[in-house]
Amino acid sequence: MTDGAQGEVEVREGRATIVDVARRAGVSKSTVSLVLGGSSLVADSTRERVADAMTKLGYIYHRGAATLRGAKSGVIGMVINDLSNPFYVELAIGIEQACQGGAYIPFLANTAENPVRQQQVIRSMREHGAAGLVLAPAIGTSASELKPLLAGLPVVQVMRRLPGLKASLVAPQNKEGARKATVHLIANGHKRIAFVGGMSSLLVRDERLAGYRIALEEAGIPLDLSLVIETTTNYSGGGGAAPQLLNLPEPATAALCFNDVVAIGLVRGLTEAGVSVGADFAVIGFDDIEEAKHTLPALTSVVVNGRDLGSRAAQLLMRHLASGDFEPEAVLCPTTLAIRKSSGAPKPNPLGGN
Amino acid sequence: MTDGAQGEVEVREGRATIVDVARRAGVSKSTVSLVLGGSSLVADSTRERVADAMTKLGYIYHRGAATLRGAKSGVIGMVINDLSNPFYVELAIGIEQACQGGAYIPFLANTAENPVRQQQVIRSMREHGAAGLVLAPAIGTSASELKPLLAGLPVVQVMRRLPGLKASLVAPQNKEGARKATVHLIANGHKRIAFVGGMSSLLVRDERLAGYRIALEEAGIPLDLSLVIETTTNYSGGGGAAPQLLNLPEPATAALCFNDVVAIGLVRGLTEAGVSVGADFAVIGFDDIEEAKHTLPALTSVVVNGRDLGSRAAQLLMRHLASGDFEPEAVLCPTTLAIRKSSGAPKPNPLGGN
DNA sequence: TAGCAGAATTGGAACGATCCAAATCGGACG
DNA sequence: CGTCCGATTTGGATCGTTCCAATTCTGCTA
Repeated sequence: MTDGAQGEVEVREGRATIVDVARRAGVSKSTVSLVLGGSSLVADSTRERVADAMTKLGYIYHRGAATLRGAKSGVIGMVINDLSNPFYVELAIGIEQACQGGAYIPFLANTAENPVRQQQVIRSMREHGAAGLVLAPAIGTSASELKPLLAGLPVVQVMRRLPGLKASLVAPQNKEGARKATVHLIANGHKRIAFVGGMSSLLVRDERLAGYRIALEEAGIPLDLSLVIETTTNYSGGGGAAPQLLNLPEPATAALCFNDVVAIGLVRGLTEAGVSVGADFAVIGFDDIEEAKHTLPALTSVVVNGRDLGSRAAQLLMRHLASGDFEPEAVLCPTTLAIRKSSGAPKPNPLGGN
Repeated sequence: MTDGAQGEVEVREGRATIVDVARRAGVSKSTVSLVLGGSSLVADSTRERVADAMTKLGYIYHRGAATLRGAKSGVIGMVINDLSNPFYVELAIGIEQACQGGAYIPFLANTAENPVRQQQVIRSMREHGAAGLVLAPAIGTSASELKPLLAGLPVVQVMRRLPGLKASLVAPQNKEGARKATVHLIANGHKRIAFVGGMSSLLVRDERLAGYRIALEEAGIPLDLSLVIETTTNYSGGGGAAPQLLNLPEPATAALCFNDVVAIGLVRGLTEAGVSVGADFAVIGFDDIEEAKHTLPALTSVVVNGRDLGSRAAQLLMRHLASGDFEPEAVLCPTTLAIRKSSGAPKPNPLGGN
């Protein structure tokens, strides 16, 4: 009378195991294991009986036990530096999309630009047997602190590169993108062009800044360091830069921003100061996040396409995993310029001096 | 001569195990296990020797093996319906923050409003031994399809409630929030107030819509269904609604939107149609995402505080985990109204009609 | 110096899966 | 009717950890 097994789904004590399923289906655990593996060896009738027992018992596969015997976990980790930046969200979504239908499920962890948390998170992912990592490193990460943690694991870095780390990289052509944007501003008649946002510790900023400098140089415009402003990489960083740009002895008339979030902040700051962006002042962002198309005025931006970048990174990682060849590879994606209202030409100087 | 062990970090074949560490430190695997568990039983000198061996070998804990013996995985899963909506990103960040320093590390998975993917993702998290789940269900999820997957697992739903699922809930007071917002519009003199965005299948929309209706009713304004517009829940949904609102025989002068993203899209649509939002037309959003403060004009919005919500959800889950008591609990968070420029009063009617 | 208590350490025996070699089954064939 | 063969099925042994009971150490006391 203890075992009136005939009801619907019955969840016994704790988790049902492969052995419980086997008992219920009247086969051995080995057979159940074969069914789980989708083997063609088992007879259809048996397979059915086993599948039945599994749903009846609410069986859940125990991957931990499986990895113990060498099975792969089917998980890849996405370790992302800053999810409050929409661009990195796009990136994460791109990674996920590339994993759709594939053999891997991606788990995401946000490090919030905190290297300590990054360590924790990577460690935890390894402990759970992640097969590989897509890593957008936090600011201030050093390759040496990550090396022991990453030993033997295939890793693809996105956006940011850690010098000294032997791992693949997927990144946009930052320098060329910044150059194109600056050229556009110059072509629109601007001479006092600022570069706003980012911290000097960011390699990516160096690259974008380099493109900016090259464009100025090509146009014969001398670099004025008072036009290069470091800020935090968020809305308020951009907002704070507005007065600085306007209060210069010779004020700026245009700005290339480190990214879109900074640019949007700057647009707001300028507008509040009474400057009409797109008419009196040109602003260009970087990344072209979804939001850029919906601001007022719509934001001109260097198109990086985070989804595409993420997707490529995931594909590269899966290629590494499939081939077992972890030899680093670098993919640099070309950028384009999406020209919208925010980068309009400056008003012709009413005094006539060009 | 085979084993010249004296170098730096040496990574032998595959993953180092507890036994390798034990051998290297000259102790038994049991002792290493004790060290891992932070037991006070082992002598300090031994602990040190073991720790040393671990770093030297690049040892990585194998959680799979541990959970096999009943240890908890230390992971909680965040299953989020739509990361391309900044509000849910805020929510996720709030969950993460609550886990900081705690015993759990959160892993995030985005279901992109796809119930099938949601199943996969939840299954995968269970297979990996997630201790609990924070779940923001995808549109179209039915409780019955999730029930067997969730059996025995503590779950906290956020934002959306699945009728019939026995699980805790953390959500904002949608009805009251929408009511307050609508009252504000009415107080500013509006009579033709629209409700824009969301699909009728969303319970949350029903709640917000209910608040809107109550406010109208209280003010004696008859409900006009041509002012209630369903859209996709993204920027373009809001944009598309603009002409519909303006082309009515008796056009709307204000709109409460289902969420901020829709509202921002609507503002853009209205502006492009030549309407001055904040002067000729009032728009209120819902959620108060970071971006709302930085749009032009700044967006009036019902403050939901996603971080707080996420944080509460995580705390509730951890309380469930700590106590072992999974009895469902509902937390409804009050909302406030952040009044900004977008909801200015309508211009007095030049024709003098009230 | 034997005995003893407490501190520190240590051998299994699990846990739930996989996988290999071996066993069983069911016809078909000579 | 005995064999053989392909198709199925099945016992271990094993993976890396935890945990319990048992053992060894180390001083110290009587």
